[in-house]
Amino acid sequence: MSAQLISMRDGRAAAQTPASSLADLSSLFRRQPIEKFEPGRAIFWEGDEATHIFEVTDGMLRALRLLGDGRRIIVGFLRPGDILGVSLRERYLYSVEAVSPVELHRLPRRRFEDEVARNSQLQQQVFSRLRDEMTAAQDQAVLLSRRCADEKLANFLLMMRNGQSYNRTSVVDLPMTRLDIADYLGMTIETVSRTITKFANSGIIAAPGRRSITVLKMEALRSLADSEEDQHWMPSRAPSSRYASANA
Amino acid sequence: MSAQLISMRDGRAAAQTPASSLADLSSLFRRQPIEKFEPGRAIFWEGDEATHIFEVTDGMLRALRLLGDGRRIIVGFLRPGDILGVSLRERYLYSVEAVSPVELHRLPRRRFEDEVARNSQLQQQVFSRLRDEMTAAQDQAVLLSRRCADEKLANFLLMMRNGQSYNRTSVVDLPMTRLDIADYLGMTIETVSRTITKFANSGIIAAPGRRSITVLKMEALRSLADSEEDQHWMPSRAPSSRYASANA
DNA sequence: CGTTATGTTGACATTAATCAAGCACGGTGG
DNA sequence: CCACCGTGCTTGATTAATGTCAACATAACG
Repeated sequence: MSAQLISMRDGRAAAQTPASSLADLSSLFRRQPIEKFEPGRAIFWEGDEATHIFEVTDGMLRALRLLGDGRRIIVGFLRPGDILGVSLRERYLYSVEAVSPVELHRLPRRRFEDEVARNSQLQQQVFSRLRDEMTAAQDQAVLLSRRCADEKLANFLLMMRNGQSYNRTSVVDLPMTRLDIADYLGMTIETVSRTITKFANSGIIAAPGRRSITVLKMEALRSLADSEEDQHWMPSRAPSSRYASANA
Repeated sequence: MSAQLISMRDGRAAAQTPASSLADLSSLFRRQPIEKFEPGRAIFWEGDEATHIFEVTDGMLRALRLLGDGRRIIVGFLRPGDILGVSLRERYLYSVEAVSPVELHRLPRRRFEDEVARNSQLQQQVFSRLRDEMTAAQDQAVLLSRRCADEKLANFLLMMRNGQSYNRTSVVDLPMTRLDIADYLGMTIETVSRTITKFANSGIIAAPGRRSITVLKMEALRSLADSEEDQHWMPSRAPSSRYASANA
């Protein structure tokens, strides 16, 4: 995308150049003090006036919405590097709470918007972030559409592994509770638990502690996850079975 | 949001002013010829290089992704006024097909981006669109998380009604097939059909033809849809039952 | 007016939710 | 250091819901 056409200095180097030529979004947050949140604490609430933007520097958070009858839907997990609130309107449309101990920088929304408005590089980055959020939201929709628990869980594990900082490892940290996972995947804690046990019994994963699992048979996990969805393959122009389409 | 702070002339009036002061996104598309698509025809495919942006002026479309095993997931329906492709990256991340006969304008992506880059009003509007898309994607995730078929369907009907051009009516057009609805809600055509029948039997709706339903008891439908989700109420600071949180 | 696509309905199988114990780890205090 | 909670997690038995398979009805189309 076009952001790549602009040669960008990488962050630190630009630290002492005038504000109008700062190279990346993170530098906007860097001067703000670090705020810490204990597990379970809320950063903001769904419906609150959207006054600030945040950059996560450490820990994991959950974004969630509450339904009328008390049910809870987790719309995403956030990690270091994520920026929180770029997609907001007048009010936050979900609550955000710390899952593990969290550190983040806070920036008044107004100031964020001013800075972005006067720097086109930053604008490109904000666009890019929005697109990322979009993609994530859509991926969750795809995840939730999956029929069986195995598929959902397998995809979830792969997703968590890919986000891991020490990538390529087969060890996956799961700082969130089973309830968090359940509310993210649209199933119950019991089913989450049973499915993990099932995977462990079939030797696909090992679950030493409850907050971490090890992938033993990556290929088996991938095929459970339904092969597709990770890599972008060219669409098959011969849609199978029931989807007869009117394309030449 | 900030776009509203800028006083905007409404479209047509700006037609003959220089390009740099065009007031809204639609005017970018207005000079392009109208293209027509018959039901079932694809506008573009998931994975195709993203070369164009589209504005829908008539008809309904579906945006969909195909999974490895042939399953299909509809990630959204598009109506007149919607712009198609603002959230794209290098490649389209879903296919788009006409549901009913469709008319739209096409604009090369490069040109779209150039125009937007040089006009901050347009930029605001693009941001706004992206946020809308985000919200829609997240709403779908919420919809898919709902447990029972009744809830999903009720919400779907309300959603379709709200998008209707002749709003406030209790007649809801459903130009898409049952299969489309099923793939959007993550259920089977049989369940969709049964649920509609059930609603009709309980007098909540009437279903004269298969492509339109009439809401007879709006309140009943709303309560099936689970009260919440439409209006933005202040979050209850007393989360019910199992979600003990560390806020206080 | 026959043929096909789409939608409805029924019988049945399968899956995950629910209800209910019990286990295990982490923390606290004796 | 160990006994005792409490929370979060696991496991089991049962139920309710939706998916599946199959037949049929209806509308759409030539």
